[in-house]
Amino acid sequence: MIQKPKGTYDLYGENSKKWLYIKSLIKNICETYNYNYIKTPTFERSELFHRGVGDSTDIIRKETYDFKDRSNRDMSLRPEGTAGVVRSYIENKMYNEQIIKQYYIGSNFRYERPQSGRFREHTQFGIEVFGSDSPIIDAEVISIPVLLFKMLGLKGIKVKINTLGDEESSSDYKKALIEHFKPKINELCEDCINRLDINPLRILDCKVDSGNQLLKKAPRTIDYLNPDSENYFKRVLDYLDLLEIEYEVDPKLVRGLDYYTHTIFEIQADIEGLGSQNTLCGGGRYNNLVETLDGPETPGIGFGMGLERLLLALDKENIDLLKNNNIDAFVIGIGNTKEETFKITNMLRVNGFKTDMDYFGKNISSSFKQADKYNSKYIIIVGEEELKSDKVIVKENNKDAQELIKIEELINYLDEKIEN
RNA sequence: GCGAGUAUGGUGAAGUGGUUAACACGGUAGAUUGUGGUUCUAUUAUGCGUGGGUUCGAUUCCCACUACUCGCCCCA
Repeated sequence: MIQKPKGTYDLYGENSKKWLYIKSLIKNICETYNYNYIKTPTFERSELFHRGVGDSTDIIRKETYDFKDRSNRDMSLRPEGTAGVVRSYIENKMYNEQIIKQYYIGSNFRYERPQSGRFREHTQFGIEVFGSDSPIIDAEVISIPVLLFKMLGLKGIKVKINTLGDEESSSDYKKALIEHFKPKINELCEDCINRLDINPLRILDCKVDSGNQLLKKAPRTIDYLNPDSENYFKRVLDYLDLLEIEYEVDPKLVRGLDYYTHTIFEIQADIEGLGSQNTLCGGGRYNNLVETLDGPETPGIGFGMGLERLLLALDKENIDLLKNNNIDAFVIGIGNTKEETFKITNMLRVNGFKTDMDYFGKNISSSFKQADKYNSKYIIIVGEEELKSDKVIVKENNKDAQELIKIEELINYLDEKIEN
């Protein structure tokens, strides 16, 4: 038997209903904020990710799915969403508009060992905004996942925020970090020793050394901000206050992708059972990325959110997304009425009623069971006797009373009933 | 890349070196050939991840492989 590839999953049954529900909620929220849907290819030239995401990141160094196509071009399945959207922004010259606000939902691929809340193919909902360096946009971008989690009823959500400042600030900060760590680098783990040269920021994120005094005494980003960067960060926080979004400034927060500048943030769910996979959403500002990928100087900001992880969190919290999971009508035929049953079912469907029918000619008892399973609001019985006068029996589920309704009046009848 | 654990029907699982592999859920049929969700009855794995070994005999013991799960690293 052929099995699915490691780290992938099949979406079906109840889970696919939850999935579609979340997707439609995301769509509605994004439309409310006036964001436009964008879809970019699932694979791109490998170079895009090397230059965009950064050669020093773990994602690029050891987690991409790389392959050569039949013309021997280097391709990669996308490991994250931002680089492709930026490429599209530049290639389609969207910079002719002053501001572009977009959202996407799509698969990302990373070659990792799977575990709870982590897959080799996972889906991210993300948004990217180009063209504005207003701190209002930072607050708006953060407010979107916060609203989504709130609408889903997710508790224990924590927004963590930090800033890297502009290029000057973060380069000053990196120097300070190297100076701080270099003399005693041997006290740290092997990974951190490597990180010192590749990306010293990531040492702060190390969990092996998190108890080490060297880390606790490490310089803090916010102490190395130049006045402009400091002022910018303050305004972002002010706007978050204005929207009454709770947050926690975490000077040690850093991210695994190289392109970030200024604001970076993570949203974590403090939920038992999520373990270290508790980051539901991460993002930040990337004011140099468009230029890095050969576009005009353009500020940008965005986030990515793992839908599998979100679903897992909702599951752990016992949040039921399927409250309205039912159909309007189930049609049961009795006797030799298969054609009429199918026809009436079709009539209901064409008129917008969620309808199903018994396809097997089972006995009535079984058909009623089936109707219950689908949680049908109404049961329609098509019997030979009633058909003689062009009528069917309509029964509200769970009630004994039933009515004889003319087939031509059936739609109006159900319309009125279901409206109420 | 490193570490630990698990592998028995559609699902959750119990179990044993030796003729019929518990139990529960789900499925199907019937009691009820025109009215249900309760109940009752029957039925539902020639099979215990794959390959090899030990043995008179292996689902059970041993080895390898594979898959899955959970940690670490990293990330969504």
